[in-house]
Amino acid sequence: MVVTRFAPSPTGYLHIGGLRTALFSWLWARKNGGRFLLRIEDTDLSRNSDEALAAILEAFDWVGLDYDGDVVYQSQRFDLYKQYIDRLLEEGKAYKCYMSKEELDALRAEQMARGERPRYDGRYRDFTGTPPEGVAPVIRIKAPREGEIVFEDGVKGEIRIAASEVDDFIIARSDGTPTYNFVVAVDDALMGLTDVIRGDDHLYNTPKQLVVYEALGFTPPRFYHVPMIHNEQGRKLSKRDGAMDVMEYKRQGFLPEALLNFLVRLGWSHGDQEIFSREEMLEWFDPHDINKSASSYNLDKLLWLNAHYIKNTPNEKLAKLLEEFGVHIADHDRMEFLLDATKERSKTLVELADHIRMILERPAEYDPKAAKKAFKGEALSILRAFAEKLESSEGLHLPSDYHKVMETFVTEQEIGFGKLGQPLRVALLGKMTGPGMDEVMAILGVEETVARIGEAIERIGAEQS
RNA sequence: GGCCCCUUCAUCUAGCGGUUAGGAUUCCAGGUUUUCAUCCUGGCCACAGGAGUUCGAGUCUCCUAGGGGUCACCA
Repeated sequence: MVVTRFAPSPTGYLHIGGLRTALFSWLWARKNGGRFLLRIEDTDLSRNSDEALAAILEAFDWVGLDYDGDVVYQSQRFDLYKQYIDRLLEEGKAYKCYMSKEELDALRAEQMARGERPRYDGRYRDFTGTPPEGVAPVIRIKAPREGEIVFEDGVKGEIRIAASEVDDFIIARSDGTPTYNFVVAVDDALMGLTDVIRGDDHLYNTPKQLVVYEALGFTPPRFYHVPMIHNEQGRKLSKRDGAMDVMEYKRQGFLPEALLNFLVRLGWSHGDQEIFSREEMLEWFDPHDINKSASSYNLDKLLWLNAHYIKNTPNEKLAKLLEEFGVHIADHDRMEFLLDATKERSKTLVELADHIRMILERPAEYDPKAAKKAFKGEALSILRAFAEKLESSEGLHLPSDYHKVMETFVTEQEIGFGKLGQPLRVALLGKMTGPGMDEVMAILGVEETVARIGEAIERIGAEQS
């Protein structure tokens, strides 16, 4: 049985670094038919935010990561933690420390001044005297004083930390509330975690948590410390370059499958494969294959993946997704033509929506350069003749029908395709680029096509004569 | 600063002692297209540096440099 978890603190939204470790954990649990748990690390009551929690759950829902059982809130388990703290106190594995914050600060300053590493000096470790008046004690756990703490990390290999690096850290604040490293270890053990996959900024917490496991007699899980994601300059990810709310990717028109595919390939690979369906991720993912080094966020690759997934998403589904971007074409009788004509030239749903609007709405203006170039010489008479040709044709429906009309027209007129295509493009779309004319006409229909040609002749022709 | 981790094209990566160091994104060129995009073909581009070990090192060891993480009554 494999049990993994994602354990965010509700102090901010979910960003892609967190989403990636969540994905890795989810994949590993699901791949093995195990359980994936969600736990909220909200022991610091003053920093919690309901909005942050809601945002995290919303992001999970969007990308389709499901978790087993109820969400566990550490803030609701204080009684439980207290039992374990009391037990450690009774067994002499933890002790009350009456050092005030001021004293601690002073000690730290002193140590720093001597060029030493700030470290609690253990002065109350074996204290038996009368405690000072008026000081609410914190509770510290007894960490080993010599030797080293060794563990096998599934990603980094063997990690050895000298015991001198781990001091008797605080497991309960003076107000009685437990602290992070203590509750993480207790919960991971109690929740039956077998594999902890987390960011490698937690690497240094692991020896501390192992101290708790040891003191409580719990069996530690396997640890996998996943390297960070850096920005495109190789520095720490900030909001500017991708550390934004995962939901922001949705708003910017990314597909969850693209984002997940992008993230799974950051620090992990399977041979030369770039495109992974969810099934393939489940098939091949293994945390032991995660790279040791940090990787950089690369927007170009994400966009490429997104374009790929847009191209390969069924039109019906795209039409549904486009609702959120102000484009309502689910009931449009030419919905298929519309998306066939636009999905291959869109990197995001935002772009796709723009492209669709550009076809559906009459050109508000004609690009001056394009108009000048396309509407010269006999362009006007060609367009007029083509409009007539369209009106006299029967049974035009498919893009291929329109293509045939164009073909016979240019043959009859003995002109090149461009002589018709360029002015037609400007007349229908107002610019020189875009989908094929046959596709656009199939979407617009004869009536609208002829109307746009007429309008363009009127407006551009008038300007030029 | 102490401790820990990391280091293959600009970027994501393959490589697990013997390869013309492979793929993908970006970029460039050509083809396809009435245009743009897609797509196809091709090209540019890397083992951080230095010592070892070895017949042979991107692969193993050490050193240097660079980057990152961490040193809370935050998580």
